[in-house]
Amino acid sequence: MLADTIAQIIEEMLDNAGGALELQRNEMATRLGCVPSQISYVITSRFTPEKGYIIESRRGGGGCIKIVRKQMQSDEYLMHFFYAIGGAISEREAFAYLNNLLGNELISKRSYDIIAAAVSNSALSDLSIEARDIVRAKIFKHTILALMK
Amino acid sequence: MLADTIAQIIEEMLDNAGGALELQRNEMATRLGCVPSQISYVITSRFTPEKGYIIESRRGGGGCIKIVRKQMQSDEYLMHFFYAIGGAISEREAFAYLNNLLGNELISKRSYDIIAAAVSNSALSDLSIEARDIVRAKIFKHTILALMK
DNA sequence: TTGTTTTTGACTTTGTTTGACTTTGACTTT
DNA sequence: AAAGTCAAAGTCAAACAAAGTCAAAAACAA
Repeated sequence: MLADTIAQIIEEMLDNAGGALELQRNEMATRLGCVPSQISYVITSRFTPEKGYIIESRRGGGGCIKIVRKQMQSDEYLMHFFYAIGGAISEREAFAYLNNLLGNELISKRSYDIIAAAVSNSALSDLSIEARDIVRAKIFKHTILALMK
Repeated sequence: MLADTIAQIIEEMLDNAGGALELQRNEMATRLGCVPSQISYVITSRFTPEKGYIIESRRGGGGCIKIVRKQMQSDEYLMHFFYAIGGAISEREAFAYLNNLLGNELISKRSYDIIAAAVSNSALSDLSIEARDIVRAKIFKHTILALMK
């Protein structure tokens, strides 16, 4: 399957590049003889933050897509939280997790304050209660991945 | 890419000049082998007030462009951002602000990473495009307040 | 079958480069 | 002083170069 092949190629490129690389979508697409959006598809379906990748990109002339692999060996505790969060989380639970992280000295007070602010009900007050917990979970997960950077 | 190269050259010139400099557009353009309006483009796209630069210029014979890197007191600066964010903000704008904060050493790379993760489109992908910018603004503001704690 | 994943391509948005034309200011000439 | 000249910088839009989005169609898995 094309998508898997491309994913594999990107993995190899990441290996050779030591875990971080910049690629040009159009260039790669012509090289592999596929349509450019196929590259986008592979990246959004296989190289997600959930799977430990960080993606950045730039459009326009000289644009590119940057892929960074986060290897998690020393971050198992954080990964544990990451998975524990699930698809939705209440403010109370989130704060409990945060306190745990702080208590175990896995994050600084400053990081704690920032994340607490970002996932607070107050910051998410424009959303309905149910939406809040879902968005909160996603934000929380993303910040935890950022901690592992 | 030309624009990035020129921006980098100007940054270096600013470093060497201690944060403020005057350059001649035409002179610089011929020196770098580009069209003069390219210099204008770089300045208007990269050295914006939002990113912490002040631009002045004089036309006519002996005219020039003056670029100044400005720095403020941290809380004042943070408050400035706080108000500048408004009720909605795009991911691109938010990252521009963050880069400014990082560039001026008002936040650490770690804080940067956390906030960037929290306000990224990726973290807010469950929301509609319009909702995203609104929620992002609120989260961003809350994290900025946390920074001032 | 039915639901999910993959493939494709048309269309959109963002960013860059270039050049023609305009405006402004300093200096020179009348 | 007024007018003219020339050397800047400013403006703007067209052409070009990416990446993003979305939905239809195809392929696949249960």
